[in-house]
Amino acid sequence: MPSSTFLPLLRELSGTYQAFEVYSSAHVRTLGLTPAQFDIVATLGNTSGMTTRELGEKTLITKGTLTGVVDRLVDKKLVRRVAMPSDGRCQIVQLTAQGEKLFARIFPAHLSHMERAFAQLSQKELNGMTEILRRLRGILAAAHSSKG
Amino acid sequence: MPSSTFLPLLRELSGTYQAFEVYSSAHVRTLGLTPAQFDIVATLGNTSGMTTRELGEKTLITKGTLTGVVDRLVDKKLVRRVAMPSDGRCQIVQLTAQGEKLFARIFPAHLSHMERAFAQLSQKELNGMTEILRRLRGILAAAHSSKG
DNA sequence: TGACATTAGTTCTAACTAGAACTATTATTG
DNA sequence: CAATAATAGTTCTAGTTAGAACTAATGTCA
Repeated sequence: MPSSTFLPLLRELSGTYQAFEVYSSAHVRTLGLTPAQFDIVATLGNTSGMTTRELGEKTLITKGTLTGVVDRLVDKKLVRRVAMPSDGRCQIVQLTAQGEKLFARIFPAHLSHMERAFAQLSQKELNGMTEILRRLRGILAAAHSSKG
Repeated sequence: MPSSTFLPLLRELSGTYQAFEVYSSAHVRTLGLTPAQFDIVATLGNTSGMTTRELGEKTLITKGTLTGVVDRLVDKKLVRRVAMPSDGRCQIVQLTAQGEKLFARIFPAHLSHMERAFAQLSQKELNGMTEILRRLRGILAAAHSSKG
């Protein structure tokens, strides 16, 4: 018999993430972007741009996916790719003026949308939850890198 | 200025779920199924089947997606659709004999793979984490249904 | 019973997704 | 310096994803 029952934890993790996605992405779509596109714009906001690799690390989007998402943002003229002189393999992705304008408009709006959900939680509670998740994440990442 | 900073919590929630997905799905793929397909097989295991609607509720897969996932499992002869006499709209999805055999083989294997990650956590800790997530989930679900 | 609403599932579309194979460039090292 | 390895991105493929529009069947209610 199992020494522990972790299935409820996994179910709850999936369910919680799903609830976040549903709440967040429904709003993001009303702003005219897909969740992945919003993620990119939000990550590039208030920066001078970053490589595709960095962008992938921050947004947790894998590079194969990222090419397509950035392509669509380029089509929308929200983002631009700039070659890096010092390293011919890299490209800097950065917001265009239009992208910055969009960021300035929708990022605060989305933040305040999300904030409504957390109104009832104190900063202390938020910090506690964050710590718990960080620990769980560490456990899963360690298990993966140890080649389970 | 914001009354609370919940962004780290959301980042950690995404990161933790992502770490779970990476660890879990890498193993699931070695068993010959996609994560979504495994989810369906695992949910149907040890049951006499259920409607597509129930299956969607349990796996958190929306109905439009579910049609395709079940289609592929039918192609693989792991699952079967049975009409429901009492309600012409419903269909029961259930494992075939081959599906049950697969379930019996891979479900315990995946469970033990996942268990490795949680070896260092006591049941009490697992329960605590589960409770935190349940609370967070409730908050997000409430925010969504109150039409944020 | 007939109009209307609800529900279960499918279909369609646009997009995301991971992973693997590939190209081009840079780093390493014998 | 040349062979080799590593890295950044793209491309390709099969699959998942949500949402909206659709069909068919059931429920509701006047």
